[in-house]
Amino acid sequence: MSRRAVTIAEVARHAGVAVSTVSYVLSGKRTISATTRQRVLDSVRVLGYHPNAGARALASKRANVIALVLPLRAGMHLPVLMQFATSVVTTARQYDHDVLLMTADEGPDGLRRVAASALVDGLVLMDVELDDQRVPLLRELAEPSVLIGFPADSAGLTCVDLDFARAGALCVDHLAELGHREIALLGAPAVVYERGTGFARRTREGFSAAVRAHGQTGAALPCEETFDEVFGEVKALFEPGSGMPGLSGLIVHNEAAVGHVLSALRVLGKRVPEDVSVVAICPDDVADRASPPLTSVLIPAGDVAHRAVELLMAKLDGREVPEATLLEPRLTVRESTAPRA
Amino acid sequence: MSRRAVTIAEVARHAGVAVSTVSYVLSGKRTISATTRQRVLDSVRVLGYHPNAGARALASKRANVIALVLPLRAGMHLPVLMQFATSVVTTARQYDHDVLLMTADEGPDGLRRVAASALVDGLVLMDVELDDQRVPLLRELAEPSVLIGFPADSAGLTCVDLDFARAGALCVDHLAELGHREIALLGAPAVVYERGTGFARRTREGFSAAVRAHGQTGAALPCEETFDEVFGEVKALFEPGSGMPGLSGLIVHNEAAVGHVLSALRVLGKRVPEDVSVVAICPDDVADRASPPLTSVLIPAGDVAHRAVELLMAKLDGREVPEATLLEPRLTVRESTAPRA
DNA sequence: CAGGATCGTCGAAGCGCTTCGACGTAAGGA
DNA sequence: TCCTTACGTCGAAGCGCTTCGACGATCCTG
Repeated sequence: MSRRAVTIAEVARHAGVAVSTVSYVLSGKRTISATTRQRVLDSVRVLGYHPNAGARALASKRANVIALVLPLRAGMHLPVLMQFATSVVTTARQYDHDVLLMTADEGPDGLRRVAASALVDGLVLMDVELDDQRVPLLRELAEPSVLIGFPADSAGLTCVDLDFARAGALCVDHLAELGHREIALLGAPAVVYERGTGFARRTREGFSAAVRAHGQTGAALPCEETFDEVFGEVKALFEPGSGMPGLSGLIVHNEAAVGHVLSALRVLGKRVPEDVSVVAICPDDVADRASPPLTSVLIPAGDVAHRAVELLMAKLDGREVPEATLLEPRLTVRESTAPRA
Repeated sequence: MSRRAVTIAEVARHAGVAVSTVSYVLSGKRTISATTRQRVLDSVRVLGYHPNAGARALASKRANVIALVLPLRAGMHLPVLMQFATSVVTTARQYDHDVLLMTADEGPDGLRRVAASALVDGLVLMDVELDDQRVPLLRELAEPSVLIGFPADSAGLTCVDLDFARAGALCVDHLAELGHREIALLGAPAVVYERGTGFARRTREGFSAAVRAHGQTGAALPCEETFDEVFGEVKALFEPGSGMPGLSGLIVHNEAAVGHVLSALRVLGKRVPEDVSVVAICPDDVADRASPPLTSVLIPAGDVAHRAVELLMAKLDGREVPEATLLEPRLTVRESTAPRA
């Protein structure tokens, strides 16, 4: 229970060298002869030495920890968040950093606290909103940060995200190639648009622009997440008088609703893809698990997270990084889309 | 950008007291006169002082950070994990601690690393498996830990979990009261049982025991997570010759499958709850969102996490804690269950 | 073969905080 | 009134590490 931790002094004594020599072996910041290095390394292993994180942070002014700030409200779907978080941790570990988990409900004060106390060297913030109150703080903070998503004014910040406008357009392009003339986008719940969440709007804009470019007819609608609401909405779309008598393509950008949409179509007797082609913007596993497996544009949570951490590490090293990074979406064709009958 | 951080020495100078006095004001470990205290507190506020975490950890031998270790494979469903993680963070903050996020893929070495380096004071591990390889390490670690879930041998450890056996039994009791005589449990995918994941097995055991106690007929089956597999399985259950000609109650302990099960029943023309009563073991939001809203036993991820952190804090304070904590499940009646026709 | 570079190592000075013992000073007991 | 006790505060000694400057020893270069 109470074994005292091994210190660098004990390693030095065991190896017959100075404390500073051990430090230099471990950090590689000065050249050390191969024989000495080996002796030190052996002592480290034999004694089971682990440098004390606090002492290291104090002396070096680097904690080797980054903060990951989760959104308070789940604008993004929970599983994506999770995938995101694990990817941040994994990537950070590759750079020999650990991850401190924070929730957004501590607000700006929480960020200031961890930054000012030197608990963390930098920050990754997820799911930033358009008029995020933490953004001004980030600008004045000494510690570098990377945002997932784009606030209204992203000048001077480093932001990463999937290119949702392209994602929306990609879906439209795919349906256009298959000959669909009237298509609809079922997006996030209405409240998400009202909140000004960037990704939802950008998808819709990409959708609208592409529809116009192809000369199609298109409607972009919010989409709630209970079966009954989804059913009602889908039913209305196909009703005569909906304004889209020839509707044959559906784009669903709402993970929680995608299952409900398929259920609704089944109940309405619409076959996928014979009667209606469906494209989803969602993680691959959701698309794979659906029936039929959905043609989809992947939300590459892992890649976004990976890139975000890489950018943060670059900033920590004092390197210059681009302000905006948009990840190219990729469309995977599965069994839910087909040429228009 | 490069404002140096305020140190305790500057606060002391500003307030006209010794460094140690500031420290005692902040920690409350010695009595300080009200006037001095106020003067120091004012200086702290004026200067915007935040104690350096590394220095504090080094001097006090307490990092005020706990580790949260996520499972590598998502045995538990992702949204629950997420809910869990946020609850751990929130609770830890109430005790003035932060949370270091780790994934299980670093394995035992990762735990040893953060513990030996004094990065964290204690550990919370999620989704522990029956023969978890990290368990022996935890026993010999100086740092206290709390596990979510039970390994095969939990002696000497502190474990918390929902009482899944009771949860399974509760579902059966409810169906029994409604007069259902033949019922089935659709559980986790087969691979989860093979892996020896505790919660899946314990639910099944609770189910079986209760079925026996009520003199019902019951079948416990694994359940995959794609629509087609679920559909096949549900269809088979209702087929003549399945051995359950009077099947009228279904218990679903699989968040990913619960939507598919309802879809399947719709397609098979089975009405819920008129023809079949369905009880789910899942978070409330999933049950609420289903159509019809599902009678369910809640997985109180937040409560479990909260309790886990409380136990860890108690151990950090040197208090004794019970080895096993089982949280009582709660069944909420919604619209998916009804008396047998 | 002398002079300057270069290499490998050491010693010591912090980093910012907590905590221990000590030292007045004011309050309580005899 | 004198001695004890408690209270409030201070100074200094670390905590374990990194990093700077220094110093022999070895290596070239002319």
